[in-house]
Amino acid sequence: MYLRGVMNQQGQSGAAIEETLRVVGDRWSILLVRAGLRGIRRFDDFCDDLGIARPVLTERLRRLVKFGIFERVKYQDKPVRYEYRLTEAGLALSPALVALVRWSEEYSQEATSETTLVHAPCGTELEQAFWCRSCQTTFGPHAAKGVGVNGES
Amino acid sequence: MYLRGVMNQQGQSGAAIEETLRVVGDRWSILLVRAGLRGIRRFDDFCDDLGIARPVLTERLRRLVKFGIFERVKYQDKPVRYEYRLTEAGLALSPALVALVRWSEEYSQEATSETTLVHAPCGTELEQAFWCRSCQTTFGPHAAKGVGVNGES
DNA sequence: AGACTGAGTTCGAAATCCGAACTCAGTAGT
DNA sequence: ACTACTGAGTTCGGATTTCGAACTCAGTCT
Repeated sequence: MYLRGVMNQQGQSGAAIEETLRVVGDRWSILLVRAGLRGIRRFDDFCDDLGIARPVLTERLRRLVKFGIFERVKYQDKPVRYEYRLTEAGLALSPALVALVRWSEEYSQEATSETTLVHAPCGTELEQAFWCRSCQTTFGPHAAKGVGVNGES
Repeated sequence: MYLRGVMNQQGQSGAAIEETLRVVGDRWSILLVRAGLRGIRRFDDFCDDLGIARPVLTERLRRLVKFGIFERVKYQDKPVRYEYRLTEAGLALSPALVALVRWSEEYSQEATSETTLVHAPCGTELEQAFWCRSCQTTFGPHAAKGVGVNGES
């Protein structure tokens, strides 16, 4: 398994991820997505939950909406109120989020060694992996180390 | 498949990922890791490759070293020179990086639809997935949507 | 001697971040 | 009809970060 087509900026590839990190690459955005996955939708709830400053929250949500990660939905009329919901694209960030959470739990100082992802039917802790559709094999996460071999965590 | 044990700050869990994002959650750190995976090691090369400002690069590398993601290694003596290499922990960030790259290629405006990860033996583009060791099944990335079912991308 | 290399540092200007207090429309209680 | 409260923001000034451009410093090359 190897990385391909990921070059620097004069090679002009990697533009996509650079743009992405300009949107999502800050202290709060990923945390907002995580909160969204936990079911948080309202301005004040994001605020209380993350301890983010209000003006920053305003700006961040606006940006995430603009990039299609959240959508701003009116949920009541009389006093007009909006809430923020993850879009399809926002949900699709969950693998990245999960990868980060797992990394955090393994390598961060403040790791609490909690299990984060569980396979509902059997209750087993899940591994994150790569999967080759053709070969029907699963690979462990040592992506860039060289070759990945069959079914190793 | 479901998320468990990921709570807010008064619930005092999630501290690990908050710390992690305080280290890695900025516009550059992930890009530095990506550069590291591509084999870049020297200060000036990081600089040219990413177009990052030198003072920021200095500070960022110092922080990443402090958190064990890069290590600063002397590679020559006469004029003493150091380079930066990814540690084990740094390499372990690759799943997160890959998840972000894939997301970028699918959802970012500037997506170039290049293939990024390839299975060396057969040349097939790889999927990112979850894997249950007990059940020996692979899941698609709709982590938070509810239940993941067998072998779906 | 003079130019070059690599890994930084120093500088001042510009953009971001922060908490605390304020706004504004509507609702609920008395 | 007065008061308090709710939810989604905005305004403010001060502190922190970010930036590009230019500089440093040890050693090497020609």
